[in-house]
Amino acid sequence: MSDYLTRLNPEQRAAVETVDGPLLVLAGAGTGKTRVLTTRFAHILMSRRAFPNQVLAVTFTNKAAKEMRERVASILGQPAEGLWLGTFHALCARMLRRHAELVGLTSNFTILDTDDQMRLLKQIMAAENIDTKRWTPQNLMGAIQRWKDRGLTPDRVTDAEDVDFANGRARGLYAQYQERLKAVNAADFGDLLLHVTEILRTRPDVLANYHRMFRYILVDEYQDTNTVQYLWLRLLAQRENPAERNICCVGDDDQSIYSWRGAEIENILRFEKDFPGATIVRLEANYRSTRPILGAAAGLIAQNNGRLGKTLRPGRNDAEGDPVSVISLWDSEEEARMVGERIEQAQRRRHKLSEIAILVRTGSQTRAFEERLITLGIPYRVVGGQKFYERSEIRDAMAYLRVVNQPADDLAFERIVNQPKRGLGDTAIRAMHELGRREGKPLVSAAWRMIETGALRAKAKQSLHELLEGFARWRAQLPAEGHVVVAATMLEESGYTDMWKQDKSPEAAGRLENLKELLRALGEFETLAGFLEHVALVMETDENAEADRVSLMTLHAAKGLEFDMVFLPGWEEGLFPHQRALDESGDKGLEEERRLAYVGITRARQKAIISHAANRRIYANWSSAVPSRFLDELPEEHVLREGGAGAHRTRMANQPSAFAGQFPLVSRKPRVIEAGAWEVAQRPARTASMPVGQRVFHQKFGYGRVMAVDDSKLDVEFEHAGRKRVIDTFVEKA
DNA sequence: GGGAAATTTTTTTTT
DNA sequence: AAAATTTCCC
Repeated sequence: MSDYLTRLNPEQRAAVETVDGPLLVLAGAGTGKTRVLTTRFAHILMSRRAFPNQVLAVTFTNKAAKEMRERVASILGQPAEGLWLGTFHALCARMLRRHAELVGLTSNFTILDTDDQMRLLKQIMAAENIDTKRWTPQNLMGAIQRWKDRGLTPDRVTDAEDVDFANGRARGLYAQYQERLKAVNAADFGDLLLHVTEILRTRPDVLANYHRMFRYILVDEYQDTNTVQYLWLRLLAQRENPAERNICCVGDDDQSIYSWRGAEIENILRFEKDFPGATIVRLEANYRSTRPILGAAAGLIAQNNGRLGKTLRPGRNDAEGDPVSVISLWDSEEEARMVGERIEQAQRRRHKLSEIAILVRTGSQTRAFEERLITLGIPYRVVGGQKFYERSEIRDAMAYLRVVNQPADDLAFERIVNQPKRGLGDTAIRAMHELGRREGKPLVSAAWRMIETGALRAKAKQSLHELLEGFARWRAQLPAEGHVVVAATMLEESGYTDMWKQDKSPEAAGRLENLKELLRALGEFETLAGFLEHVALVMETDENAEADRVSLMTLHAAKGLEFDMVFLPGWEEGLFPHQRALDESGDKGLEEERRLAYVGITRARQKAIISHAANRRIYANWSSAVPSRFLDELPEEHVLREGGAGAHRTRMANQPSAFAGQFPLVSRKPRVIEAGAWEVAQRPARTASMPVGQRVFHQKFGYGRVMAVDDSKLDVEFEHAGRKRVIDTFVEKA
């Protein structure tokens, strides 16, 4: 028997060996989901059921795609090339380049970044005289994205799916936006899927081609598919002969955390209806975490309704371990200190930093931990965050490259035409647009014409002329010099690097470094077009992943990863579960937040440390924070509640010490933050609103007077701490 | 048109 | 508190 099969448990083997017919694998966290997918992929190839290019394998993230590629290669013992393996978007981009003309594009179409999209929408809205104070471009962008997520081209948006925007004009604006995209030969992210799905459903010949080609389909993280992705998959999988519907979807309804991006948990729940006779395999043996971690996670997720129902059981018999720690702290700074100390402790015990992660709910939380880790000299890496290719200097440089690659890329040209300053402001650019539209030519042509017509001031005219000649020259140099040399020359000659060299701001040096890094990255690609495609779809650089560093990232970014020791800070009402999730999606939102908590806990192999702070700084002000309801939902037998430094802080509260000078701590009713405190702490019961003018007392700020009331939030002028915004349930009448 | 100054917003999660 | 955006003035 093949060696790679013997390393699987019976459930996993069933999932790998059931190659024919539809298969749904419900794989709990840490049950070897990736191993099953990759082994299955390899098994299909090794058993000669299909050639490598006859298997379609879809993932959600580039990280997952990369990992799958590597693991398949390692089982096969050779590089896995020519595979249709990638994210939905990457695969669709590849397909769309083959059939671009069917939706009115050419195969070298540009993939827009979000800046470009916004700029385009703003232009359209301005032309339509829409009040952008009341109806923001962001709102419209969101609506368009949601439509695209559901596979709705403008003509398919029905009244029922319309949104309240600018007196019902959203659909029309959407149609215009799509027209403009076509005119500049561009597709946004959503279009990649939307266009391909549209092609597949209107062109049976094209679809039949793909049916012939893809004999096996593998889908990772199926619970996160949105409607258009679902339609795309269904079109490709629903072959005429039901016996040939070889689609295998792997997912976990308990880890569905992307509904805000249009993911429909329904997709996984109705798999059996879409594919009658589907086999369902459950993977429930967890090989990752200790018994208390699994117990805590299970207790939490059990609070959700409408689950497909899986029970994780420890797959290892040595899975005993420490209980999950729940630590209560005074404020977010103390929380960061606690995490830092524990990491130092672990470091002293020779734990690898790369096996430690801090997982936060929102990106903004990373900062406090970064500062602490820097102070302590602990190396760390922030995963995700502000991405390299989203930095403005990188996007500018990319825009230069895009114009070289495709002169008709209006959006790129517009971005850099006055960057560095060339004396071309709003008026000039608007005139350029006007001219271009009238003649049906790209902006670059319009710019040439404007130089001839003399509609510009001398200075602007000259510098624009230089830029245009520059582009012609750089483009001509491309074949002989290569894209790296041309890119470097271009950034020099256009004055772009000079602009940053002369910039006195502290970030300027870093930006110049980033530009060098960009040139280095560019060198790793054979062609300029290849590089641009990569950046548009991958958006990240994979640098020094091997170094021994603590990982710092959002819970979303952590999905699919695992660490020995995981910190889960900020478990407070409003932050986690996040207020916006509750406000916008109610119970559904709460359940998704709970799944996110479940994802967080199950990332840990050995030790999970959950914490919450009683006070947290929001924007510039301190606010009180109630412990998250999720803390109550953790089963007591798997949890150790610790007071953290709260106890010692309380003892000092009688003497003005820790916060002396900042906030004189008036200890009228010292609140002990320690084990058990969350049981006493009230939820924000809707009773407390205070009248304006009421004198109040607050634990952290002392005495003050209510100046304004906004629902549950009060603006209070404190006697010592100044004006703060606090939640009404955290002050009492004085 | 460009820069400085004043004002407003920011913090949900991402391919 | 910092960043982004708008307004103001030359």
